[in-house]
Amino acid sequence: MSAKANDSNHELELTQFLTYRVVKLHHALNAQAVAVLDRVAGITLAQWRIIALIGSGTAKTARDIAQKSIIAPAVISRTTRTLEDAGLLSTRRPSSDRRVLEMTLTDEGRRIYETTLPHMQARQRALLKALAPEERDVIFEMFEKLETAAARREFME
Amino acid sequence: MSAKANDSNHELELTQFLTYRVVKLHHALNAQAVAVLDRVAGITLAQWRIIALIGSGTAKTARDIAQKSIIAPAVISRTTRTLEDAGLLSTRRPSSDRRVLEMTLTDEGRRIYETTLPHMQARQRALLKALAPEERDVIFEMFEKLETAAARREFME
DNA sequence: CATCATTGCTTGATATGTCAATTATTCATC
DNA sequence: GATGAATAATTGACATATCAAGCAATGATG
Repeated sequence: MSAKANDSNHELELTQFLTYRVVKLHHALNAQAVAVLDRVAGITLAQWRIIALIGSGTAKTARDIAQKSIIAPAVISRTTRTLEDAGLLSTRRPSSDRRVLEMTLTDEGRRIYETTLPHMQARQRALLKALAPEERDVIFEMFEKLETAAARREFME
Repeated sequence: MSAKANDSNHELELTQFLTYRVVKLHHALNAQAVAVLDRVAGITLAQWRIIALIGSGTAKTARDIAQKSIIAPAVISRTTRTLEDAGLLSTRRPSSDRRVLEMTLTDEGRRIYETTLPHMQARQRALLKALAPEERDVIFEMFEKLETAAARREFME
């Protein structure tokens, strides 16, 4: 009982904890995206993600969105409904497979996509510009490695 | 109207979007931490964060926790109550300033802290080990730069 | 072609996070 | 030492996310 757990304090130094830093970065990036989207288009981040995927042609159906993004099906379903109600998105069930929800942007939806995209791309460039060229070259690779490592569930052998 | 927005498709390639990758990494890290904590201690991530901050001596009060972490005051308040009800944490209002909520781990709380910490430290080491030494050297610096850049709100000049 | 499993999406219940308003206490100033 | 501002924590209302169950349509199997 004499040894205080504080001995391991340096290891617990929060600023050096990977997860903590990622959470903080995620928060900061989120807040930035939310602010930009609210200012330039009056939409939420979840709404933008769907508009961007459909607008760019990256996704055509709810299924595509679920597969190519990390948006949960429930969120897709509800956000899509909101976008439809707001007149930014129109949907249909193709006769080839009537389970599928096919989406296209309305004119208004496309207008929003096209005015918002440059802002979001400029933001992306600004973020990458904050890094040194060598850092830019490796950052996505690092993320990949960390994600793989995060899939492990055992560390004490 | 002839030019499809797909022209900018390569720029929109999701896997190259910083925010998207950070979100995905955050999710993966979260899921890992949740799984480990559930298995070794039966506690949630929010609970662990508070136990760790108090157990390590990094924080002594709710205020400390709010300042040194990114946990919102409301979450601190409610999680603290839960931990108290579970008998892992005890609180008191110091006579020097009776607004402040001072916390200490109970014996049971400390036991959980001490059995959980090695697992979380091993996890942290395993994560860092997934990176090359040069990468480890720069990753926190990169996070710092990106966070600073994420504080900006204007990009189109 | 009947049956069962699978797929795509939706929904309700629950958990979690966020924001604003509120309370109690302390601090600062006159 | 009374008054108003600031601080620490709490609470309720609301938004958002997650999970499991459900439904409808399709596919696969005998």
